[in-house]
Amino acid sequence: MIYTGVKGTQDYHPALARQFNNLVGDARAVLERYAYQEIILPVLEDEGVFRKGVGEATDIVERQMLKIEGKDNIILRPEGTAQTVRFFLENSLHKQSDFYKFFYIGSMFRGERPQRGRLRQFNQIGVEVFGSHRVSLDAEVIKTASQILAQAGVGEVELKINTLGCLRDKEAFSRLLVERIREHAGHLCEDCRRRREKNPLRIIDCKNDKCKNIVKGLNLEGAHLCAPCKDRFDDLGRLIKEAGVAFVYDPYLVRGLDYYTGTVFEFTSQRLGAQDAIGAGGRYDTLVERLGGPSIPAIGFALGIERMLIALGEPKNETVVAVYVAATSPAMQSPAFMITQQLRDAGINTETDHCEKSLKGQFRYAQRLGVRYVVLVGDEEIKENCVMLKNMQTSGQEKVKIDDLTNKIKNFTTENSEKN
RNA sequence: GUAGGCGUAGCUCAGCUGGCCAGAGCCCUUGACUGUGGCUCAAGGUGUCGCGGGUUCAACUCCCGUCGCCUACACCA
Repeated sequence: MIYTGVKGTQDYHPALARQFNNLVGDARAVLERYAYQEIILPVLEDEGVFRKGVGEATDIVERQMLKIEGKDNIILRPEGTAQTVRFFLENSLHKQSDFYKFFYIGSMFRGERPQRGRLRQFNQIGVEVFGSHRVSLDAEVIKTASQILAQAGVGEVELKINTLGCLRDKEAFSRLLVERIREHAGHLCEDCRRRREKNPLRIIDCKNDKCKNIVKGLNLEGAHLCAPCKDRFDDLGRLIKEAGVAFVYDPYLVRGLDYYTGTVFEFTSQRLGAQDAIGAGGRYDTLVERLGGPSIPAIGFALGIERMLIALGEPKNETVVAVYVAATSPAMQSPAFMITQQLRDAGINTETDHCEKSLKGQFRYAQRLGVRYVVLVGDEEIKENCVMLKNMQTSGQEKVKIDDLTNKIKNFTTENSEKN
């Protein structure tokens, strides 16, 4: 029997893996330019970190955490923020410095039904910053995310921002909502009736049209914000604009994880399916405390790598092998192999035949690899310590001394890269 | 957890209301091309028609079940 991959997981064939790595490499470069430091945290984590951190009533915790069989409290991490706080507190980092900017790139796991842009194992580029409540940081963090997306070339994205207000505002807002919606309760969808009990804020971004209209009728926009929070949000809008990032204010943007307070934002792309968020984040000024630490303000975001890849479209088959060494006859296989090694030792990506292919077959393979040059090792030339060097783009070829081959190819490739 | 769609060669798929329908294109290999890829032409190979039952003289085609995938909902990146 032939096994199939586990539901909700994805295999990355060479072209896709290349695209993945390019994307991650570009992101890393941007993040380092913004002075973030990379951390690598385990995929296994104590589920308590998320129960406490993300919130008991959230879907992630209620039914999306994948447990390790026989290990009651060990799960595959569903997200990175709570985990990073765990790392932060476990190492008492707040006692060593008052400010940290971290990023991570890695797999997250959720036991959801897969669909477009949603996998059970997926990868995120995440950022978490600890130790500043300044609004300029909010703006910088949003700019960072925007920069990574732009660098990756995912096309047009829309940035939505909102503020939930400080914790007091958020709670007040939640109460206000519950109160005002009471008389409409009968018209809410089934889910929203449930939300009313457990997580009222989520009613606000229900996709059901009926619920949407009810919420709009409540006139809740901005009503809950205290003066400082309102000013802060206005400042944020100004700063983001100055940073050259376009955005829209979306009063109905609410994030589904309990830890968010204050600024929340979301990048969406039309190139995605129904799961159109390509990245999202916000402030979580109370999370460090929730997880047993001191009160330390923090902000972060996560970008979905697979969603970025969807937005990027079909991966191109880029060529990484520069040279193919072909043998014209069985007798030439041994010299061909030696020349191959010589080129590889000189740092040139080189391939040769391993299947006793005909010369035609070897050329076809070379073509498929997308090589720029074929070195033809033939009986005639080898007698003079020469080989034929063929340029696959121009079809031109010349006889070259084996001793000069490496330099010749190196010169060609640098000439070419200079032109580009 | 829920709803809909789909499962036919390695890939993309065609096969109408059951009976010469087991096929096409791509890919791969070989040859035309005398040591040289791309273009063209020719030849070659692969399928338990997802799996298990049922109806029927006869099922890829109908029915039931099952598994898998996809899309969407809830929710999230």
